[in-house]
Amino acid sequence: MEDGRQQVVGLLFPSDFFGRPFEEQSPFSFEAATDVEICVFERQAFQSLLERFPEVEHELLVQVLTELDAAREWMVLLGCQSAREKVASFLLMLLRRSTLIGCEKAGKPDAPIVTFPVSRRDVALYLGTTPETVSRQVQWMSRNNIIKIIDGQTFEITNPQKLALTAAREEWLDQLSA
Amino acid sequence: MEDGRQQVVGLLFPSDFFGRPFEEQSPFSFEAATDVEICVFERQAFQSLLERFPEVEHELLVQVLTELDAAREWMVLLGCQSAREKVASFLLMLLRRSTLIGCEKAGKPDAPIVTFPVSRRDVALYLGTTPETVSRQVQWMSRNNIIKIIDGQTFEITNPQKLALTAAREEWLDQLSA
DNA sequence: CGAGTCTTTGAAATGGCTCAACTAAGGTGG
DNA sequence: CCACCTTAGTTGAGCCATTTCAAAGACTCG
Repeated sequence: MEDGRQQVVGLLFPSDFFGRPFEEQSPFSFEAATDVEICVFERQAFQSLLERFPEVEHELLVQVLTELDAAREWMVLLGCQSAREKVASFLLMLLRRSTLIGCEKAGKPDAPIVTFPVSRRDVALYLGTTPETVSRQVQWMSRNNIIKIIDGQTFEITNPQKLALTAAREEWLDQLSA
Repeated sequence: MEDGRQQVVGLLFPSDFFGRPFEEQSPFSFEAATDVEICVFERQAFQSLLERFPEVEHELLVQVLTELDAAREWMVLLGCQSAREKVASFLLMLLRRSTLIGCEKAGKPDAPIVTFPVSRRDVALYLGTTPETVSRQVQWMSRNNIIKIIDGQTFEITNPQKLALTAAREEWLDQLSA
């Protein structure tokens, strides 16, 4: 926003497309969180490519529809989840994403490990909260044996089931830990 | 959500398309807020229509891209705006939308009037807040001569500029009214 | 080894939610 | 046509989750 506040509206993983076809420029900015390899198309050329090959445009449409669904799911999270639920949901999303891509699965399939691809600050910006709150929630999950902190960026999900429940509602877990 | 909490992820206006092509069903539900006239396509038929007429699919793509931008804008609102800013932004969005469609403009172009198309509750659900809070913010804007409440559902925007500022940051207005 | 950045932790302040009461507006049936 | 009931909106007060502010570790990199 103009006043400096920020909101992350998406996370891109290898093979994802980004940009804004059919507009002069994207209303959002893009930031690399890691080293990246980008395949760039010149706008005009890309658009005429889409025109010439409807199958390609079709694929793009399908992907954009998926992204729209994801964005709306995220709106649900931003709009009605507590900080704890947000962090839990985020971990679950990372888990889903990374096993999908198959980056982590190679090691050990039964002790799922996820890594924050970006700084706490960016995670917080994505979740609509603050770095401090993210930190507190992560620590809480660690204390409650839901995750194990490997190195501050990396987490072993020791109890995926509990994590899933945390993402949905926290009340009963509060009692458990009391 | 499964536990009963709700989040409205979009508002549809006349001529808008909805549904989820290329999937069995939409992950979201749709609710009519007013009497509506709907044009329904049978899924299979619609999909083959898209296949046969790439120009139509192109139009759909353009619209979906626009919706994606809108959804992300809304994520910014949900993630980092205060309740007051949210309500102000919502009024502005309604204003933009309705003048675009030209429903209200007919009357008097210089005293813009907007109408909540849905109940306070639904507005709150859209903004990620509660009906009480929406009410309080609307009343506050009325007291501060930003809007004039016509009939609880309808508002005259007496000071669009102040409204725009309220949507962005409230601090300076607080001082003004103190 | 020091400078800078990121994360964690604590304590205090606060915005918005919850709960509850009150008012207004329909809608219904006697 | 008027009591009655129901639903929607407003208003107030107290409370609590999260933010804010501040400061102390941990890590990284010249």
